[in-house]
Amino acid sequence: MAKKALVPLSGAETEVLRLVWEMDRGTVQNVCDRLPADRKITYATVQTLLRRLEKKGYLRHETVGKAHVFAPAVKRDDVINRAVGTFLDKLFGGDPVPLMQYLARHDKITAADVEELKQLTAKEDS
Amino acid sequence: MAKKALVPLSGAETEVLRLVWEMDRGTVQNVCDRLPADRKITYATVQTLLRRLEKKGYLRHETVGKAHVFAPAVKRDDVINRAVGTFLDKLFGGDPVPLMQYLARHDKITAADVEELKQLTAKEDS
DNA sequence: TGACATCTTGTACAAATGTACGATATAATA
DNA sequence: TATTATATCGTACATTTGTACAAGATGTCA
Repeated sequence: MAKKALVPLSGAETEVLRLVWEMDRGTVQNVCDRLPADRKITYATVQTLLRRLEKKGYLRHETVGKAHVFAPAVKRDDVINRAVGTFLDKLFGGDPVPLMQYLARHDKITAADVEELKQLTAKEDS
Repeated sequence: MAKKALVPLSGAETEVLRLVWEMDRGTVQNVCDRLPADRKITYATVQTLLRRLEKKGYLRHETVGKAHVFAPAVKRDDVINRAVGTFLDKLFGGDPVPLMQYLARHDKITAADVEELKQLTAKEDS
């Protein structure tokens, strides 16, 4: 059963999809409410993005009252997989190590974070 | 001197910029030669992308013979900074830790990689 | 039940993106 | 010095993306 190739996500779409994930499900209004304060975008725009996400197959909706409640239609992990993969390819030719190093070098992650990762990788590598 | 806000890079642009970095400098032809075999794109297209990268300020060129030799005009690290930042914002709300965990969990990085990172973060955190 | 608030639907539209052709200029070569 | 191979330049064009308005549908409350 080939996982049906996910159609590409645009930047704005990704933003909105993430907010839906955060809530697990939600209406246009719900998403608007969770937009970062500096993200000036109208209700109508959020709505369009949700519609497009649904058309692209990332979301599905059910109608509750008069509103649409959107929920994920594909596993978040699959989406992230694709997104990270694409990102790594374009910027680092697919090699994740430079990204890690970059994050470390720029204080994006702490020694504590790395310790945690160590546990993870140790488990997986066994 | 405020670092002049880098204009956004598109996906295809990022790809070829990375190839220029790889060679440090190069002509349209050079970039074409380094395209992955499965990346079917014409000389003309690569040329357009290089032109756009120059217009956006990421590259500059000098003419050697009849060809343009393109070279980076901004620090690679700055570009990566912006790119990673944007990526993290859109997909993870700015938090890098989930990305690291993802990479670890999906065998994108090994325990050895993490060990290396440990050195890096240890240095920076002191 | 009627007015009001709130949703969805249909549609729009400029800018960015991906991709590339044709014409012209120029270095190299026979 | 013609011819040829190789570049750039100007331009094009269908899609995708970001952003949003206006009109019509519908739930809610006085």
